[in-house]
Amino acid sequence: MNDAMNSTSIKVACSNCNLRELCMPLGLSDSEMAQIDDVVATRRKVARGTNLFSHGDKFNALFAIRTGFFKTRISAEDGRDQVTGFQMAGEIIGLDGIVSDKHTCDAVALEDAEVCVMPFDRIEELSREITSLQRHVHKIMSREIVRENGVMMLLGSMRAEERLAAFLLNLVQRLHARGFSQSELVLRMTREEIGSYLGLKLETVSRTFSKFAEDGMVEVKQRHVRILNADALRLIVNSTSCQPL
Amino acid sequence: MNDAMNSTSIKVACSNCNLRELCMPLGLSDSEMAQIDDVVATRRKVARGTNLFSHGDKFNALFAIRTGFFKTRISAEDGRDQVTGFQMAGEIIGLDGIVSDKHTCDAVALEDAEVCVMPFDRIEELSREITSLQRHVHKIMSREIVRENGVMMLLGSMRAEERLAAFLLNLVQRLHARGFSQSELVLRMTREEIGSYLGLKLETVSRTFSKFAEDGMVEVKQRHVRILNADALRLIVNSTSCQPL
DNA sequence: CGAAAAAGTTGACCTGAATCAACACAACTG
DNA sequence: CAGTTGTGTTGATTCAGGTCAACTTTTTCG
Repeated sequence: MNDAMNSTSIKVACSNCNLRELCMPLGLSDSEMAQIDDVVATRRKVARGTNLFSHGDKFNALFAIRTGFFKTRISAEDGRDQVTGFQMAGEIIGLDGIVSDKHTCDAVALEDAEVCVMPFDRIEELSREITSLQRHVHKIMSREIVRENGVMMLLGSMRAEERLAAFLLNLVQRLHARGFSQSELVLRMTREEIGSYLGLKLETVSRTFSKFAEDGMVEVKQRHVRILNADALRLIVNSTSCQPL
Repeated sequence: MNDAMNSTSIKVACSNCNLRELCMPLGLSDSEMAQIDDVVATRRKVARGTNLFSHGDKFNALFAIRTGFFKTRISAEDGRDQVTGFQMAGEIIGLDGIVSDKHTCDAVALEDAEVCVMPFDRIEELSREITSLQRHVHKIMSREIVRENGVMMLLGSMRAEERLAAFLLNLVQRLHARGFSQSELVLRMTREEIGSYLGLKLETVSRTFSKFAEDGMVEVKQRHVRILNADALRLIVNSTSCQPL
């Protein structure tokens, strides 16, 4: 058996990929589609626990996640690190590398994964010709900026319960957009990783899960989470505590 | 006298702007430069305390700051808001609007300011022709993503002193790149705005300034700050507390 | 399969920053 | 220029979340 999970390269096409509407612009002509198939030249498998790219690596390509689940993280000199996001099928990672031609974070597979490798100069080349692709690339980057704005809000001005509620709602929402349940999810990350993302300690994450379960809002069995009362979670997120009358 | 500070439009050119190397790519030919002059069609004055754009506004253009100082902030439904950044001359704002064609944050002038208005479809058009401009736009967006990653680290895993030290060092570094002093700066924002950005309350910001002053690292007179020991601040940021031996 | 390691939970206690409150000072304004 | 408002400082107290510790459950791997 072949257990070399890394760097396996397979020639593939976007045109018949069921994630196309997540990665790529809509309404392309056949010839444009063919050109784009050409950009997404290869796929690459990434074994659980290994890095798709690491801090300091030369930036060459963006990656579209086909299957699997990633975290991105940055590390300070003193060893502390911060999870900056969790990414799932159809999402694009690697944008951090463009500015300085080197990646500034690590992308770690939280389960065996497969990504489409999109060499960035090919993307730039093609987006000079296909207007909708150009616009699409800009939107993907802008979306990431807006997402991070939201995380800043979360980290800067929410309390532990609000953070975890927002996190859960965001996860199911994204999973639901991919055809999964609106109310049930399997966490692919540890309590510690959730905590790092949310600016909390793992004990606090665990305790907050327990509190939500006690209050009947969720059912938590290890990494299996069932959301029993999404409205209650939403209420926690955007109207915690005392509003005037 | 004319005190209508908003929407004043003046025809101008990048080609003889002293901030060019901050906003624009280097090494353009004369004809490319002329085309870019054409993109940056107008300038707009923004009076202190007013918004360059607001949450919900239609997105049309990016703005290059010529003079003045801005903050960007997002607001939750319940009124809480979060400062997501402070921007100074040579920096570009408005990137948040690309993804959904509407701005998702407010950009507020903290002092009378002037910006160059760069209609985004003109930018896209021209960056299909001028490769270095295309690359430049991508870098600006990537740089913003990386900056926000840093803020996430700050908010997610640093203590109050580390946050304020990092903030001060970042500010002087950017000011220094613009020809100002390496050690002296005037804060254009209130303690509350600093606190919002750093995920702290204004009292904590004030106390931490006082502590830094007591320790002889800075001299603080209102909004005038003089950095007396930058190394000490750096030490606080990236090796706070106990490292082994 | 069974031992060891990793992940998760829960309790007791502590602490850094928030909160509440009083006051000082600067900057506008009529 | 006196009064008001916005901004900043400092002290006393509280509390959310961190820390430390004990323990359970699950996963990994020889």
